[in-house]
Amino acid sequence: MYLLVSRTNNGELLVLPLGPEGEVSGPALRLTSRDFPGYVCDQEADRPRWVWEDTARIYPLLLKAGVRVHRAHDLRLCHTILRLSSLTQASSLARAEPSQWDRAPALQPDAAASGVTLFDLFDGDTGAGAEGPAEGGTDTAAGAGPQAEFRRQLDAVRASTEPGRLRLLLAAESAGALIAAEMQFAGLPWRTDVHDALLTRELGARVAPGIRPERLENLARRIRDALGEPGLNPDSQPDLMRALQKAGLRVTSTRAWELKEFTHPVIEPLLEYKKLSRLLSANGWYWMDTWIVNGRFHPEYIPGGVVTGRWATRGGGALQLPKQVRGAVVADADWKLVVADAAQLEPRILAALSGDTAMAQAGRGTDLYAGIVAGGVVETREHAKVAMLGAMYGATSGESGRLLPRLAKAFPRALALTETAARAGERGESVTTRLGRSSPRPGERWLATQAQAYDPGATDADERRARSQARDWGRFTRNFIVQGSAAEWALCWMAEVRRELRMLPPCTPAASGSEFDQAPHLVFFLHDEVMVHTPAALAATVEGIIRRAADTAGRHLFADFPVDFLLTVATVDSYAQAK
DNA sequence: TGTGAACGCGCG
DNA sequence: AAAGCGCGCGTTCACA
Repeated sequence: MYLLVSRTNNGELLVLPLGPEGEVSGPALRLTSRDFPGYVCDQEADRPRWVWEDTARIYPLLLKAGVRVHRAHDLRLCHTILRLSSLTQASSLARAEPSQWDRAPALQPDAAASGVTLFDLFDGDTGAGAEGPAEGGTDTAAGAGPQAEFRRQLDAVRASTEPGRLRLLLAAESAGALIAAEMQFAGLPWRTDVHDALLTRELGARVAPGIRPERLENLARRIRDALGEPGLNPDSQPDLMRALQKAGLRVTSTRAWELKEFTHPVIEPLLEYKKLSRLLSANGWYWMDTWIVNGRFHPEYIPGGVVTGRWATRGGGALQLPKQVRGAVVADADWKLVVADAAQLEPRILAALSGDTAMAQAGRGTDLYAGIVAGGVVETREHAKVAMLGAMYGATSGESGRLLPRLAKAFPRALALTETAARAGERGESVTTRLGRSSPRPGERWLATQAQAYDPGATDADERRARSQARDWGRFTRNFIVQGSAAEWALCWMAEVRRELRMLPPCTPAASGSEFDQAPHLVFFLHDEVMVHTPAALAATVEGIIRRAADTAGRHLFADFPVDFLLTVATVDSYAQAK
């Protein structure tokens, strides 16, 4: 059922079989790291759920040895969810003093550095079959070891008001951790020759670091000429700002969108310069040399890295790959990229969360924004979009603010949900996603500022500051509930895609090479978008899997509520060809 | 010489 | 066209 894995200080691995309630159900096993992958591979026949402290630290070992697992439970990620969830506030896990499980993980998934000890594994356990020290130790009587923690987590879920949702959330979060490790391992196919050609075309020939490529240098000269400032460094914002002012341009910043408002000979070359210098510094040759290894981009994904449950990444800016360079993401010969994105995901999530059947109806089988226009709510798709974003982000002014009342009239339930979430945040309360992830409470400073506004001696400035800060937090909680629930949908979607892909019959009779060189697999994830690298012959099958997975995810979160989750799917050779 | 804030811009 | 959510990262510059 469950196999609990932890590491010893000397790099060995301990495996403890556990039953449905986390109780010990068999003898413990000690394995060298060399024997571990083979053991895991054997056990996979029974589809156990592997329970371990941190997927990012253990799973890469298995992947290197060519072993993948089906199911896992990531204790660290699940602890974070249960600790904050409003659905488990009465549990001992949530009420305990902060422990090692609340500390941030070390930066690197370093194998030897953070092993738990034999003692950690058995500490606090009184179940049959356990051997090892039974008392003493550095932590509380409740037990700090992974088995004790796992039992607390199971207890917290069982006793919660929504155990089904939480179980789904923890499984999806853990599956996400597996996928993150697998995607980092497999890498995104990247053609450095294509990338280099693209850079050369845009910037000029490659030059040594610290020197401007030809096209950039030409633009810098044109900027200096247009401003009459021969010595100007266009990379220095203060200098640029001063020079623009001197030329009579009353700018308040050097942001591109503000510069666009002005008419002056410097504007055109300056905007071009900004675009190209950004390309050079963010995704230029230096980036390419640093991050592309053997034709693959291997960013480190961080599941749960964003408070809302979205993923973050570390290194290489993987979630910010500009459209400019996506042409370098190219499938291998005889392979394809299947790129799918969930169309208008967040509005659809909002419709389902709030049970707003009218809004769900607007998106039935069609672009949701187009559906809103068709329903006569607003005149154009752009208006529909800007109004929806305003509702979910908390816009108060501008075009978005003006359109909001019409949206509220057409979709009262959806808008009421976002308003309720915003009011809760303004009061300093937390809000909770569909599956049970709760927003953090505001910090000490926030509370102090609010308290100050209620002080009899409070000034107008105190009150203004408190009100403004309260609204800020309200916009955060307003968005949290939608963004967080959308992240849950996306995790379920991706987990389902992974599961189905693994059920495909192998295309070659095992043995030679890695699974990732032979079978379709996920290579990229971007909040509401997934990419699968697949042998060309299987591309149509993969498309079907991705589409079915979206429906499955929708049912997992919202059961029978009639909301569509439409996808845009493209089978392409290059990422640039997708949408 | 190292550190961090401010700025700006890429993505959803 | 530029308000309103969540991020990561590169550059410059002030300050320790």
